[in-house]
Amino acid sequence: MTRKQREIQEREQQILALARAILVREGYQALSMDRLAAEMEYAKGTIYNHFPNKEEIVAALALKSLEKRRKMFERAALLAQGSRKRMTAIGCACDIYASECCEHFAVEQMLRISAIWEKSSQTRQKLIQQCEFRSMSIVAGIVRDAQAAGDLKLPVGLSAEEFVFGFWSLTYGSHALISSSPSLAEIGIENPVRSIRYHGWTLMNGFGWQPLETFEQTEAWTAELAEGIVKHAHEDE
Amino acid sequence: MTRKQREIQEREQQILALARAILVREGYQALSMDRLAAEMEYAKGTIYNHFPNKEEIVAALALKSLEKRRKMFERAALLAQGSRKRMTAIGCACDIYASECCEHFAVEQMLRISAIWEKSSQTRQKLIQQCEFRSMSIVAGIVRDAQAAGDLKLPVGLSAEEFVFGFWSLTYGSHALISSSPSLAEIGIENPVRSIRYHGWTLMNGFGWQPLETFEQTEAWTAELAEGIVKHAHEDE
DNA sequence: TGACTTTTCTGACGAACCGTCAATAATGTT
DNA sequence: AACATTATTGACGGTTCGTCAGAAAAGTCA
Repeated sequence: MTRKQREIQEREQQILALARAILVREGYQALSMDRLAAEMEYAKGTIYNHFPNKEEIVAALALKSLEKRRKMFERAALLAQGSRKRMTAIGCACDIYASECCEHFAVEQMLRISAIWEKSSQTRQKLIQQCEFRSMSIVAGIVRDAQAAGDLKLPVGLSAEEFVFGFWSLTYGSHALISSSPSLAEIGIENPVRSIRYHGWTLMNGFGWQPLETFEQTEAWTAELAEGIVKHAHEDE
Repeated sequence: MTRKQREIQEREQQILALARAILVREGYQALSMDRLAAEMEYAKGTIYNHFPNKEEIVAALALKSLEKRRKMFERAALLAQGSRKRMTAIGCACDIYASECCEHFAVEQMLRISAIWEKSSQTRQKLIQQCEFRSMSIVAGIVRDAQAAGDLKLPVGLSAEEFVFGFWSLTYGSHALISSSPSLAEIGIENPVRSIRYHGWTLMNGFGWQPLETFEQTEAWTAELAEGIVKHAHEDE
């Protein structure tokens, strides 16, 4: 009873690992159930016993990716002290996630294509929304702490979550553009990641988030922090 | 000679119009060459005479969409006076583009999926890059004017284009998240568009872009401006 | 006009993929 | 060992893609 079940769970992970490898190396269209079955040396029906369709596989991978990022958020928030530094650390984690764990970011983006999201199961959709909610809570929590500590005063009519949404958009938007716009350099954007860090820093200044620091100071300790985040990110899988 | 050629060109536009309608109503997977042929009442081969594959159709539509936005940028820049207001007007145009012309924004996003971009023809890719470059030039031009007029001082090491990239990321990111995240409201983001306008305004303040205005003032004249942009946007097609 | 070349159009075709399901094999139970 | 349950298989029908030889239409010229 239990051995067989363990075998099946084991195989499920193998399928996901193989699927992720194919997705990263050759893209979404290269992922087919026939191929998955062939490379796993199982019949197609067996794969369908695990996942009702291709989209569900991508959704499962995306959920794992989102969870990885959530963990990175938790780590980042722990590694830094002071509300503003903790917020900066979150941004740093996002940068690392998108570059160092780019296979995760890529899968996460696939989920944003309506076709995949809509065909995935409702239970998976719920889990994904919960994971997003928890990530948001981590960051919104930092903002609330900042308010409580007197480091930041939110304008009236802007919730902590809406405040976070700005930084989320800035960061997500930049990574999406970087990964999908083939020639940013050609249109004059030499160092997109650094530029966005500068914008994030400026945006915090705009909101008067204390304590103020020069951008150079911020960059200096961010570099150290990044090492810590990267280490954690790679070791837990 | 010429009549037949005109007929063919005419038909190409009909194909694109039909394709866009299907894409908007039923999404990317619903668009098939067989269906296109059937609804056009032509054989499939004829459709393939116009476009070598499905991706090329989407790319053609995306190019049209990008050009529409470029025109909106030009209009927006004309309708406002003063560098900061002109920049704000561009942001306003983006909002209108993503909401009012959401079918265009949706197609533009499809292009960002690697599969489509890679299968589209090189000539089309070049055209798209040119169009993006011209859009960027419009906005970077506003930034340079602002510098020349003394309204804005860019930090050293940040080019005008990299400066624009921040606003681009903020705006694009928010619209992408809004259109793909099913339940922003559930995670505490009631009014995402207004939030991002606030962030954009704050970011400009952070860079010290003159003349300063309260957010309420900005919102007031932006509402008027929006009407003008919407009018233009809808009338030229 | 009629015989011709050239261009455009057609739809049957092979290949790839999806998801199903009756039949078969493996495993568990008594 | 006989039976029940669960897991696995791969052939199948259906859909889409992109091709291409041959049919139809348009253009050319005596």
